[in-house]
Amino acid sequence: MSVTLSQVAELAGVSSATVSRVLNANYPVATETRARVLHAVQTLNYELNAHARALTTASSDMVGVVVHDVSDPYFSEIIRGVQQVADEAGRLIMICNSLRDASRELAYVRVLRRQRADAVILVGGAIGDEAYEEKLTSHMQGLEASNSRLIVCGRSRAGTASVNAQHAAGAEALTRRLLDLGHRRLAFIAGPAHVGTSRNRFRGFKRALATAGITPEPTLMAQGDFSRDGGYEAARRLLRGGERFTALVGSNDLMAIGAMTALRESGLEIPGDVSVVGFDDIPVARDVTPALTTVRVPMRLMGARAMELALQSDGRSRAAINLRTEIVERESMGAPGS
Amino acid sequence: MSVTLSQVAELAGVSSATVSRVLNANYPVATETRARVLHAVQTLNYELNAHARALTTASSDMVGVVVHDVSDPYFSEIIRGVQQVADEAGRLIMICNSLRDASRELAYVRVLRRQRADAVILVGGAIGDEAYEEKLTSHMQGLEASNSRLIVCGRSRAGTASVNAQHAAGAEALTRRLLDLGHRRLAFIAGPAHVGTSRNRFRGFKRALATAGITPEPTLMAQGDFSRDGGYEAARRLLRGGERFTALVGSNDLMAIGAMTALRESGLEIPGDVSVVGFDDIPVARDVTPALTTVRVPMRLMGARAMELALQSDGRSRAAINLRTEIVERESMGAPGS
DNA sequence: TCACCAGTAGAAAGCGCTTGCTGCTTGAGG
DNA sequence: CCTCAAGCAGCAAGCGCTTTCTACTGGTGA
Repeated sequence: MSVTLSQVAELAGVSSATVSRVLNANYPVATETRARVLHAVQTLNYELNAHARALTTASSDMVGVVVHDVSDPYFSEIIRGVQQVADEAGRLIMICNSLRDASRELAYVRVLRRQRADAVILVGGAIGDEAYEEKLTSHMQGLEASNSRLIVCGRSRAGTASVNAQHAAGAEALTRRLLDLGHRRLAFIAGPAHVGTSRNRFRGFKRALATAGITPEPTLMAQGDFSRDGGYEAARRLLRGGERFTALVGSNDLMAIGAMTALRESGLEIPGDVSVVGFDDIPVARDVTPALTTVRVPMRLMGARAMELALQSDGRSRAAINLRTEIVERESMGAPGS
Repeated sequence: MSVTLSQVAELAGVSSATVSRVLNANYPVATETRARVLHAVQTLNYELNAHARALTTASSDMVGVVVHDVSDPYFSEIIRGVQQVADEAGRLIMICNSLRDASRELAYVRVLRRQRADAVILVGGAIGDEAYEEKLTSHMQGLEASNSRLIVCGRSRAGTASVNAQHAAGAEALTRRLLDLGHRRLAFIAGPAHVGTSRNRFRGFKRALATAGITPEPTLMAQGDFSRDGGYEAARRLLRGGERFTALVGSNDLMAIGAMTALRESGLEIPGDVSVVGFDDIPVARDVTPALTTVRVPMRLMGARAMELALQSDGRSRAAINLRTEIVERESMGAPGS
């Protein structure tokens, strides 16, 4: 159906080897011959077949990136970083959404193995149990056996090259900051329980409370799905619960922003009645009113670093890069009752 | 380097044809044989080579999606729609960022042709001149010659299957609404001049003014790059210009939101001093304060429709779907001086 | 004038799969 | 007991490229 190399060769009156050489520019071809070939390529509107090419060269110039959800700014920012480095290196990236489903994620990894991706980058917290981790290990070995590799980004994993940020430490520092301001009744909106990032941030929160000698109250804990609407609903549940709190910690910015809207709808002032803080520092965090205090995760940088690891041809490096997070104080946080 | 079919075959003591049949489950294979094969597959951690497969079957189960920028919510929402339909149909999607650069977009289309994508969906306004359109036409013909196809989404194009929204009409209706409220001095923040969507929205704005007998003043026009920061800077330029205006129309929500922050920093009240409206209705439009009045573009639906067109195997359909937009009134808009 | 080399082009052997066709076993029916 | 069909498995021919090796040409230096 498609035009093939040999059709081009025939039209140009040369062998297919010559056409291949013109197209790849890796072998001397006489100027006049080259011109004739290029003309034939034009005439037939020919385009190389990447599959046939990959079959002989055993490489695809493609890196697979599996994220939880491209429409979540956390991930789209990471993707930006990945892509920038990929572009510079002339690599294509193939982006897949797992929607936080472990089996879908594994399915995508399989497909990427089949496509002989030069590397696979798994972005976002781990989302499965031990069986899932085992399968991942098997895929990793399979990738490495074909001279490819697996990188994780936004999570850490034993024996796997990784780029991560300090989720627990960041949450702990931010919570401590709230405690220092005098807050004692802190609400928390956790992310999905099966997501590693979510658990780590919660851990940091609890650690700060423990250090301050405060026992986290179950009635002040809610859970969302890391989406804006999830945060909104979680906040409404907290409010309906009737418990008072002077600060609310969202385990990501998206949920914190949804929660702010819910609080405002209940007539609460931010930060006067309730301080609200988030996590990630997605771009829009500056634009909500009051601007959101949060923990900055260097998302683009994480993506860039992950891609750099993916491109390392030396192969077997198991670098575990851990990037610092940093508190960004904006107007949504204040002393209680201020 | 990788494990191959015949290695599996050898280990299982069968021919490679049999292994292929077990893996594709499209031909009767004795239960006992199948078990032996599957066991060998497990043992060797074998994964099919998609390239070799694509070479014989001449299809890739993959659809390419080229967007301007995944980190722009407009695009990531469209992608969500695309992916949902793709998932249901068992297709993989490969997402590429053109970053609004015509030559990069064309380069990605080429790569997708090489990969023998089942279809290529070009998302976002056109971003090039006639030479660009010509090249696109050539690619479209090339795709169709290989039984694939080109779909555009978020723009319209002669002779090409498309899914679009009413950019000009939406902008016109929204502007008319502002005029009806009594606004007479309207500022406008345009998007990049080389982006079709941007021009269309501007056209709608000017049409509404013209109908009301108002001449658009150049000093009230600014331009940004469709990003939040671009909107912020554009608004600052307008304010520095010293011209007064009671309403500001952003040609997308992201810029309108950036502009709101700039206005607020100048001590202006929204909508008291200035009404602000945007375009798209990205999810966060509800969460800024005041919530942003905007024109809702059915982004997910657009993506879904585009993918449906992509999957139509009958091929040569040139459907031009045009989806309605709708004004969503929120708190950022009011009568002047209210 | 001749041997040689630089510069080009072609022949052909795969790369790892799929699949049409052939062919071997069996068990059932005659 | 033979025939025949059903059920399985294997052979081998590609799919469209890349690349090694071979081969031809004309100029060059001896």
